Amino acid sequence: MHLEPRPFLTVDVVLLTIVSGELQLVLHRRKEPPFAGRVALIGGYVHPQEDATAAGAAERILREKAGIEARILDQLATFSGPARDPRGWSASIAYYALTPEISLKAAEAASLVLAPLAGTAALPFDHADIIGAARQRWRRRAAYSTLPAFLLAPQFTLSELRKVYELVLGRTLNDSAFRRKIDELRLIEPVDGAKSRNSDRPAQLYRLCETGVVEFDRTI
Amino acid sequence: MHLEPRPFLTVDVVLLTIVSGELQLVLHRRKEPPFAGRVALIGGYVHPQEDATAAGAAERILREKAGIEARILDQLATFSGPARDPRGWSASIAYYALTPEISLKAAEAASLVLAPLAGTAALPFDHADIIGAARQRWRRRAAYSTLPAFLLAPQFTLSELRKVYELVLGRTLNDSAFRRKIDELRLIEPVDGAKSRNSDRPAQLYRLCETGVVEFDRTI
DNA sequence: CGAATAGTGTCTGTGAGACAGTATTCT
DNA sequence: AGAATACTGTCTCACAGACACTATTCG
Repeated sequence: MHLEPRPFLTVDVVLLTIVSGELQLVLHRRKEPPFAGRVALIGGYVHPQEDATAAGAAERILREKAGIEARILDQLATFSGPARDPRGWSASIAYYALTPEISLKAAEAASLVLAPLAGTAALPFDHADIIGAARQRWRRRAAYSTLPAFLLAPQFTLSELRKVYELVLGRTLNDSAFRRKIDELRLIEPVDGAKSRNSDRPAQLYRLCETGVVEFDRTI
Repeated sequence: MHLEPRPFLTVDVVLLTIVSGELQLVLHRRKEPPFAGRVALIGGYVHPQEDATAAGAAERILREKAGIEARILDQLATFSGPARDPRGWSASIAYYALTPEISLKAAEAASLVLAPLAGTAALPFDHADIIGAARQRWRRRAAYSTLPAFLLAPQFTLSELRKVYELVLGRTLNDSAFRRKIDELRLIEPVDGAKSRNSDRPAQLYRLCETGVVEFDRTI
């Protein structure tokens, strides 16, 4: 019954970060065929001997190929079929990952390439589809969870938090309503005595109450 | 580089239906090892020669093992690892599927077994985890989409629709608020001249405006 | 007739947008 | 001083729950 060749199994990571106030995808330039030299999602084979799960493989590959430990790594969906990879029938388990701003020179050293999330660059495999799915999932989930906060450093001001939500949701939010909702949802707590001095006037720093993503019922 | 054995790839389907007013999982009794004779999710190998995608494999397996064409078949998540299946390192792409009430005798003929979704029967593999994930996803998505309607026949009354939402959400809904919201969202349209006579008083029959699932912003 | 379900109208509380207005610090 | 950002208070509208009320059909 199992004479047919098994499909091969990979993982691909849609890694997002913020660079100079814009949502950016972190891609990398492939070193090996197929599509050597092309820019693509960070991805690779699942190694059964080495990886405890597919998520473990994604973590390993992020570390090996980008030198990054993402703050969030969640499964998105699995893409499969005979045509998506020239090597044959394959399945790729796609993840999305979030990391706070990374240094540009570290990125270049690791052959990483930044691209605006909104852009539709020509990518190999079905990576454009994967990114499209990530964008959709990401936008919807961002509206009712603390996901966007993981694009910030662990301590942040309310303005920074609002701006990252605005960026992700693609619309402006009412400042006072935002403060009110965040307050009522009890998602964040002030860091005693810590003030940010990055803007005109010092602002209270906050941190998330929970270390993981929290989903809530209302929308932000 | 590829001397390691490839993981093997399966699909598993969490098939839901309604039987006598209760949400029921449709499981089946396995005929082959591992776990022959045990009740488990409907699932099987992806056949690269035969299946265009993993979703196609899930459709085929639903047809072959349950004789069912589901009205909804959506990907849930992929479960992987060395221990979830005694045959070795595996990945299973899990789907959830919805079908309106099925006849009990057809179910028995196909070795199908019904089990309440809420129950926690001892299942082989990691099928309990998969069902848990399905229940969670399903509940959340049901609150802001037309998903529950696909547990009904194509034509249904407003009461039936409300009751299926109540079943899925696990709480009662206010009848008048429900009518108002459904009306404003323009999700369904009346079927001219069609009246259901299943209850004390004839009721207007409706159908979905869209053939697929529609997601909306507000919650039901 | 009485029970049961279908369907409508209205009151009310709450959440969220809009926006004015105050406070604090920087240049 | 003036600009810019942080933060607060209030008004108002819209949505959702509650509930009363009418309508229609069945036993």
